[in-house]
Amino acid sequence: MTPRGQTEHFIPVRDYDLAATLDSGQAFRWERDATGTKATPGSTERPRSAAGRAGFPDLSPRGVDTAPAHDPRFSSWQGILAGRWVQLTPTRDGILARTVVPVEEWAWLTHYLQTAVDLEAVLRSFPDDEPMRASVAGCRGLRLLRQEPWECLVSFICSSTKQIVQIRQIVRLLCAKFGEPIAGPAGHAPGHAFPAVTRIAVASEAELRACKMGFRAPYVLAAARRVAAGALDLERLRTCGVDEARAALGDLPGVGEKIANCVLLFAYGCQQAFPVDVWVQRALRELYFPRRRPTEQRLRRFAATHFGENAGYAQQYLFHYTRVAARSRGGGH
DNA sequence: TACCAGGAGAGCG
DNA sequence: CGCTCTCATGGT
Repeated sequence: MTPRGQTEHFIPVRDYDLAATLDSGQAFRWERDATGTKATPGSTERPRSAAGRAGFPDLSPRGVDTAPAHDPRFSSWQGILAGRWVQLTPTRDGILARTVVPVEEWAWLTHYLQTAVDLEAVLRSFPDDEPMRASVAGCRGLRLLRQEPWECLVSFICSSTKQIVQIRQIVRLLCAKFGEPIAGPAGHAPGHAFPAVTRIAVASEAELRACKMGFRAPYVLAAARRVAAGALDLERLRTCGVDEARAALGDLPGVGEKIANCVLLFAYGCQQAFPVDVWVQRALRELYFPRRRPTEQRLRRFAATHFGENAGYAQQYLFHYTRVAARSRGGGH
């Protein structure tokens, strides 16, 4: 007889900033829990099951809550992963996961969150210079996720010349229109899985444009058709070697060097992939070449040799650090 | 209003 | 290689 499965699972992990990780522009589907549900840092014990406003049990025992009110680091997140509705709540010693449907094994989640990665070892591999020291100090606990290649590919095809809020909107519309419905918590509207390749492959360009992705629609359609037809095997790219995977991704219309690197890094775990977007470019210029005017290619050459075996991780720290700094300085973003 | 957004592709010299 | 233009759409 198999175990019944649980709707709760505690993942022990230190130095994991869930908010920074889920909201740093690598994945676009996570929503901060609107209830303001907070875990009690310093307690990992199971809370009683008073119903939270999102339909999940409320994690914060009222009156014993030591977390600063509305501290974004302690808020819960919900999303849909591997066809399951899941809520994640940070605690002092790890991450508490809750699902709606009982689950027997949780590798799908721990693999996605990459909680087994030795973050200290990654940080030690960074170059010992002032920009990296500042970025690491400013982004304690920032991690890289390991996403599904198809979702990652489509998301980043839609990312070109779009702000993160807009990418999120495009992906949300895409899922609502083409994704399989997923049961949510009681009293909550059902969510949607990320659309299957086969579903997008039979969509029309006009339907995709209705998701506000504009000129990216034919790119998404071409990717879906190529994968559905078997001309591109996203699973095989997991094991075929970086250069071949990079070439296969770059062969898709709408996928250049930057987006290919995003998919290599965020989905295939190629830690040396180093996506250079406008933010990273800005960071490299300001932090490493303050009063010169290096060309973009010069910057990419520098990046390729300077950041070491975990260059992709370093890139995410630079990206998040400069983005947060810009956000606190000049209003928006 | 003008400018910009986690770019890419095509045309041109 | 480097430059420029276009693509679609929303936010500041």
